[in-house]
Amino acid sequence: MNIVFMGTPDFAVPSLKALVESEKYSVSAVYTQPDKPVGRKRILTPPEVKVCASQYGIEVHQPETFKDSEVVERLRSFAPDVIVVIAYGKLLPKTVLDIPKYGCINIHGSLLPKLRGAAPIQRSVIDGEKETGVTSMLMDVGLDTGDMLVKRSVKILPDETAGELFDRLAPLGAEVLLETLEKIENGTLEREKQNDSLSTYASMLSKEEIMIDWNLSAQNVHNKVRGMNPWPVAAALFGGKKLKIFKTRITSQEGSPSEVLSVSPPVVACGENSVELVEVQLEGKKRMSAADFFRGQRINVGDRIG
RNA sequence: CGCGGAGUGGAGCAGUUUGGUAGCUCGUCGGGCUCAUAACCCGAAGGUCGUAGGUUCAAAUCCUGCCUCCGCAA
Repeated sequence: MNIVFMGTPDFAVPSLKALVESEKYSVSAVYTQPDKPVGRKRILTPPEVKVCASQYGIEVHQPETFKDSEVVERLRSFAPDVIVVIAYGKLLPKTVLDIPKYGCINIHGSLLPKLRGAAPIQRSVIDGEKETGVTSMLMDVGLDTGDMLVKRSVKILPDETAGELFDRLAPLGAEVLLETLEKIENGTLEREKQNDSLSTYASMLSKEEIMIDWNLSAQNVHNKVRGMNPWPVAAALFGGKKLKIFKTRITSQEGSPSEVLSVSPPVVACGENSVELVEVQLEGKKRMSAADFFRGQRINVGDRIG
């Protein structure tokens, strides 16, 4: 089966590898986002998928848009049986969706129709979900609205970060992909329509929502910290500077929200219960254990964070 | 040349403005107290202050170059 692969970040890499290393499929081209300047020095950096594809010697294309007919014609020239799309980062127009014989298959990191959109994995953690998963679907012109094909669920652990969940879902995505393709070949694929009335939307995370509201319950604060790790990282204000909070633990002490209840271990009160700060980083400083941070900053019980 | 912060015993920091004895909270090691302890008391080890030059009687501190780490912005 002739496949064109579209994807961008590391979430898509296990799936690409699975396809390339399988005897049954040939990946004739990989589409990914253009290289982008990253970091303080604005170094032009290729997406993870490009790096992976290059290692396998697969042809890589990085079009800005599919509105250009030349781009579409080149894609058509690969004559794909199926286009596999995983965290590509662009919506595909109908002219593209219609190219492959079996359509475009998308692997999405949630149990659809819940959490459609850009950041399903992070949102599942932030929302405090106990369970999430991976769903494959036959793409249509909407945003993650296509018919569902194969679905696999996993439990979200109480202290798991979005990054850790990513690492578990990425390989699962590869499994779901292979199972979906196999069913296409066998003709045993079943399509299930999404119930739109049950759908929710997982909007992209932004740095504008990283500040912690200590009036929320400790559980909600903890969920936010987990869901925003490793990016963009939840934060609070300390001495006018931003204090990133990477890791917390829920504790049962009570107090006025944002008040420091204990220095060793470092505990901050929330609207309900409190959280122990485990790992933090102040602007311009290194990432360190919260205990070290409290020591160096001479923080005392009764002080306020954020 | 996008903006900014920081490099000081093992960890996190103060000291730099106004050059002149290496400081704080911990950790480590030894001893004590205790039924016991991450608690408490006593004592000790451990630092060429990122690096290379310069100014000076004297530099962690002032000046210059370089290296490294980090926040923002993209």
